[in-house]
Amino acid sequence: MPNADTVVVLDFETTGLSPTMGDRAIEIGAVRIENGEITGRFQELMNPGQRISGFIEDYTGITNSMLKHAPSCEEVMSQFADFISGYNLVAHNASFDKRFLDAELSNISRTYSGQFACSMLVARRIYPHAPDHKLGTLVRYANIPSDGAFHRALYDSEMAAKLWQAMLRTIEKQTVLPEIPFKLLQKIAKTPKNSVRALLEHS
DNA sequence: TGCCAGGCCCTCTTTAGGGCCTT
Repeated sequence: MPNADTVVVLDFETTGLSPTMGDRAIEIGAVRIENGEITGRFQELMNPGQRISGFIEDYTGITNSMLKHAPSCEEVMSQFADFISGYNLVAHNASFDKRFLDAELSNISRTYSGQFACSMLVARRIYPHAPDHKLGTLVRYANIPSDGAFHRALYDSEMAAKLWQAMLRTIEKQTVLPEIPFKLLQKIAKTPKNSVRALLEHS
């Protein structure tokens, strides 16, 4: 059985910001972290059945010609549903990725059992003095080595995973807990900024 | 780099508005 505190850190590239406005996923990237080690990776382009805008081509480097012969969203998301089965999930600004995960899995009548935690909400509390809380800024702020090639799904999920692990190490120094439970991370994300220290001291 | 949406957060708030973050 998977450990409840094993997580899959995931990132979608999409045609836009809102599945309710007709936007679709075009790439999914994810890494599985078990006992602090990356033990699995997933990356696939997928054909959304619509042309992507010039803005998205420029933003991601993913072109219409790259997607032309990619497998369908349905095929890729079916494999991805298997990859995340039984694991809790992490994403940077998780509400965005959760909307696309829910929409794409709903299209193929699949579900998932894991819960989401958001690395951006945790970072706002653990790194309150960062210049901002964009993924790229936080990676630099936490001194995580990076070649700067953001906005591809696997790369961003790897960077978010390293940020997640860096925040876990920071939190560990502020508690007496030998390991930081996933539920505590979810709780940190929902705790008012000025109450986080007290929460950790009493955990 | 922007627009589109939505959830969270802050404040000159709660009968609200606007910034952040994701593509």
